[in-house]
Amino acid sequence: MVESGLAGRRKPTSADVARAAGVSQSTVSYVLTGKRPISEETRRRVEGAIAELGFVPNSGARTLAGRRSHVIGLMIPFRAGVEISANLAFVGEIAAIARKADHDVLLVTSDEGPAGLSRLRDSGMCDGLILMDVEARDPRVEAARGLGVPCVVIGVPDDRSGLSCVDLDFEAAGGDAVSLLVGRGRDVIGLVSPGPHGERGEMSFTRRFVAGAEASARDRAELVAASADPDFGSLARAVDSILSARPDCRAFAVHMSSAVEPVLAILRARGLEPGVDVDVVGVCDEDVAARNRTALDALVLQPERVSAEAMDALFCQIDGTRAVGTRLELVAAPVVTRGGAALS
Amino acid sequence: MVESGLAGRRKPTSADVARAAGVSQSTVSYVLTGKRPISEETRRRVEGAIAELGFVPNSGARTLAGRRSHVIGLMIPFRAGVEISANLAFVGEIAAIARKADHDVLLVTSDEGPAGLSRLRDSGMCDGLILMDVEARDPRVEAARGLGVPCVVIGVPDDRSGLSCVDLDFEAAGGDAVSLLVGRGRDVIGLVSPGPHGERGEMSFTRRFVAGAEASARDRAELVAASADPDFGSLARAVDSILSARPDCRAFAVHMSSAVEPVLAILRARGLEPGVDVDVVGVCDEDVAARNRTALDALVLQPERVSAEAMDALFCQIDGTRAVGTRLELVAAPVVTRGGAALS
DNA sequence: CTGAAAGCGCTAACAA
DNA sequence: TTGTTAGCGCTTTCAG
Repeated sequence: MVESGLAGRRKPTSADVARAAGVSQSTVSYVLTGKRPISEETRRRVEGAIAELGFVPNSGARTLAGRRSHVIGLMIPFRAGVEISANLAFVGEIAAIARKADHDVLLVTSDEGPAGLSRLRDSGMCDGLILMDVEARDPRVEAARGLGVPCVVIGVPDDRSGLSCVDLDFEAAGGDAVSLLVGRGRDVIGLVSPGPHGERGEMSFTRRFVAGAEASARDRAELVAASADPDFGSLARAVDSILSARPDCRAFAVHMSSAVEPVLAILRARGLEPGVDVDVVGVCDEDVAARNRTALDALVLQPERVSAEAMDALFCQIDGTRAVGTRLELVAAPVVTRGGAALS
Repeated sequence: MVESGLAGRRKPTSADVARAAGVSQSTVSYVLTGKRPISEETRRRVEGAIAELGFVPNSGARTLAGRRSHVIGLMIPFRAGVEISANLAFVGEIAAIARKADHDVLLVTSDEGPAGLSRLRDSGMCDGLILMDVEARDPRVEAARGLGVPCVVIGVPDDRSGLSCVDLDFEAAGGDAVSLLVGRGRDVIGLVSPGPHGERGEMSFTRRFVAGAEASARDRAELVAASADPDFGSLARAVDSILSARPDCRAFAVHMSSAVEPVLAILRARGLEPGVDVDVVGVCDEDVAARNRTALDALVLQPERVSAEAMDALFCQIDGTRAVGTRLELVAAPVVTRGGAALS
């Protein structure tokens, strides 16, 4: 650890470590990788020398010789409209998990498109890829299929064949939201969800949420749906359109973290106190749920769990534990009711 | 480009390209790097072969031999409370700029701390570092100083010595906000800004915004400040505390993109129509400013410009165009008034 | 203007 | 349990 003696010292290499420890250079490598048994005594000496010299293996050399970069490529659409900020939670967790497994994360924007994916593959920069925020019909998905490299997709594209997909289970969430409101005695339910965003096909998660809600509502409740952008004006219009279609609507399911608090405010402004006059269930992250506990039931989104599943699936592919193949993993959103207790 | 013939083909190397083009392997390298003159004829042949074979240089080898990774390390605090989502705009732009300069971006979380910085340096994974979202007193800053590697910080720490810092000019924004409201005939101004977030010292940008506002208000207006978290309840309390301190307050400066629309809604709920009864100036991003043009004056934050400045500074350090040294670059937020015209 | 050849610092056979 | 050695695919002198 100590930066000893002489000035202008170059970075120590594994050869320096070997010399200091009085072993061969390959032994140093084996101590590092653990790919063959090392005597306790030798290991101690090597590890001592490593600490002594502050040795950090050179990543380029490791990659070149080992044909493994220990890097995960993460492709994110920065342009996309709604809920990009929701992506941050995924990203942070992915980075954390990667580090725990001695990997790093390389960031690429979706602007690079399919070509970006091939570039990453061919340059040998990444051992595997995660595509975030994949929509119903996504050009990146075409490229990902048969890219011939470990790859996991976050989101549910229409055609998942040959792909490993992970996402939050919005369909179940839609069902749970309706059940919760029906359970509170409501039979007219307003649905506020993110508007379709054009370019990349309808937002798959909106469609799934609505489908789940509809299936669950059948025979039990009437659904009035409206979609909105996450700004106040758009949300107000959505709420108003629901209330004008069914003025007796006293139950709302709001699908979008950033929309929940505005909708609560909008309802109050219409003279409807959430938790008293109207029942509101938010499909949102923990923070939003927590600070509105008295007004809100919630289906708590846990993006960290999605990240964990995705990384797990990816690592399985990388070290061949599991073959690549069509695969779908959906992470449920636990129900938290106004009392604060989890129901599910 | 075409994946020709034989099955099980390994990735083409520069040697394959050389063979196909009938030149030496070093010539291929020189065509790629442009580090020495190449005859038109030779260049054509080599580039043809590259396209033909779909050759992509192996990044590990390039890094090892060239002692340049062509990767920029980006350290982000994912835990941080407020306005993390604001970071996304910076990140997307950084990634885009990096690509244009044939670089990639490696993501690390601030959880790795100072040790993470040394790791990146010693592993040779990055040619330079950008630390995002740096606060007044930030442990990463200590480590960054004298890391001996090109490094740029986004944010303004208390002690900037030896550091290259870039940020939005919140101090000027505070001043401009006050001037704008004074110009609209107001002399009591409510300031709503992000609350201090404890751990890492007061949020430097809040302090700077308030300082700028105070300097600008001197003799011209009275300031009533309140800080808030970005949720509706906290913002409502902040607005109410201002209104109860000065019930005649009819001017508000709101510093935080995610707070602007809630504050507009809160004011309306208090019977004060923004743009009519009260003047509101938001320090916010373009989207928020645009969709509230009729109710709001705005100081439009341009994180992309900060990213551009930061990358520029970093590349200067990397290729030695500019020495490392204390340096501060502040990016102004242009004024957009209700008419839609930029004043600044 | 171009080629030949020596590494960059590691991993992983192969050999003991 | 350890050492020896041959590369990994580039960049970059040094020669021509």
